[in-house]
Amino acid sequence: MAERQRRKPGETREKLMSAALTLVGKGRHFASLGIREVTRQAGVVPTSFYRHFRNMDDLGLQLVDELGLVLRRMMREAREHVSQADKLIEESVDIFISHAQANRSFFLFMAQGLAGESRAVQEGIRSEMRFFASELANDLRRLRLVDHLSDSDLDMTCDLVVRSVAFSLTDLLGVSVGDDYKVDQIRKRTIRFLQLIFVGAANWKSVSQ
Amino acid sequence: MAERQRRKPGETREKLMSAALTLVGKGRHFASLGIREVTRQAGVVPTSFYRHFRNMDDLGLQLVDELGLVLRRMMREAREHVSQADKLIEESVDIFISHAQANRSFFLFMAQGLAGESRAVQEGIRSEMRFFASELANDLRRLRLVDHLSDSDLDMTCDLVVRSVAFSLTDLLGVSVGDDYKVDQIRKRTIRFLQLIFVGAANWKSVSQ
DNA sequence: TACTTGTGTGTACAGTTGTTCACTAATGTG
DNA sequence: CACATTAGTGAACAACTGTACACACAAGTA
Repeated sequence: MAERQRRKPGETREKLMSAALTLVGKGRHFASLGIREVTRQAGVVPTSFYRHFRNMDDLGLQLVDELGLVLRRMMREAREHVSQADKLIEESVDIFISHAQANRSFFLFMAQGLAGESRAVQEGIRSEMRFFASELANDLRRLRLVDHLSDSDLDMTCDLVVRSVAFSLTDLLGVSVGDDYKVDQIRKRTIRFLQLIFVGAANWKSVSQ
Repeated sequence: MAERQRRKPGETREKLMSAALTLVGKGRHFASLGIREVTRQAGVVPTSFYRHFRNMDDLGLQLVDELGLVLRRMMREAREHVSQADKLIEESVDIFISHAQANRSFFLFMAQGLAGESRAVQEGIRSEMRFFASELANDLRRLRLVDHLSDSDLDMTCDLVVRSVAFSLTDLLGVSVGDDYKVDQIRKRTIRFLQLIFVGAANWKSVSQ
């Protein structure tokens, strides 16, 4: 068949993965997707699925890997944009929001996976978040913004930051893409959360045990 | 049929709802449950489902209502146990953890619903969390622990507290019930999160605009 | 060249799904 | 009492599900 020769190897795999993401982007929950549904969306025969994945959980795991790439890209951009320390929070939140909007389905998948059906996917996403938090801790150390904090306290702070942002994510994904007013509300709220956390971190030792 | 006369009216409705919760408790995601599956688990014929719910989303919405009751019960107990202000965080977290364990399936359902398939369920859970946060704000006001905060800043603080606890919830639900060590880790971490937030709140005005 | 491997296709099948329908018994109301 | 309403049952059905199998072609390797 003429169509087949044109196809590069591995193309179907990506079609299947992005088909799943598309369905998630349309409001479906990943846990409720079926193999046939995904292959249909991908424009591929059901049997093809098994050439690349053993089941839907497997596909989910491979999506987590790609999610890692998306997060790393976001992190790199945030690092490049760090101009003054006093605008650090605002700028980072802005970058986060723009990435979340640009990769809406990916982040939807992430939010779903946190309480998802597959324990492995759940653990994968959690591990991505831990990595993100530890990178954040490194950056803050390097910028010498948190010299008074112990490693363990810094880890905790960054963990809380990442969790708060992740939760804002679910807010953000709930609003329709064009609703700039609500997006700005979420943006401001997230910034305030982070400011509050960092005020807490700045005054931490004085109170803790 | 002899069995039927013994049944009180409305019993099937509750059997269906707790059947769905049971399946969620077994690791299934609510979004992936089917009507037949739930009725099978409930020991009821599939047609009975339609006597009480129009579809699975409807059942989910009614579960959210019951979830509200669970949360209110938890809140009441927390209020009754408030002894000294300095142990307030620890005690509240303990009560939260014990309720989360006692109503595991309910809280699993809540964690799933936050990024779930049904927009209505999502909004319902979010609204329960807002209510929880506003009650917390009231309590803190009444205890005169946050006199220096504006209403809006207090709201934000309580919102952040509730979110952090909700996120800890997903940690907690991930560990097996008997793993006391991990539970205690989560407990300590959650307490530190809240302490950090309240340190931030206590020093808030000095930094914010 | 011949052969293996990887990837895609079509057909097939048994099991499951949501939903409709007609039937029956218990409960509430006059 | 008669009668309407509610809550349960079982059989049926078309649509869809995951998965197995045999086959076809392209690319790589000897």
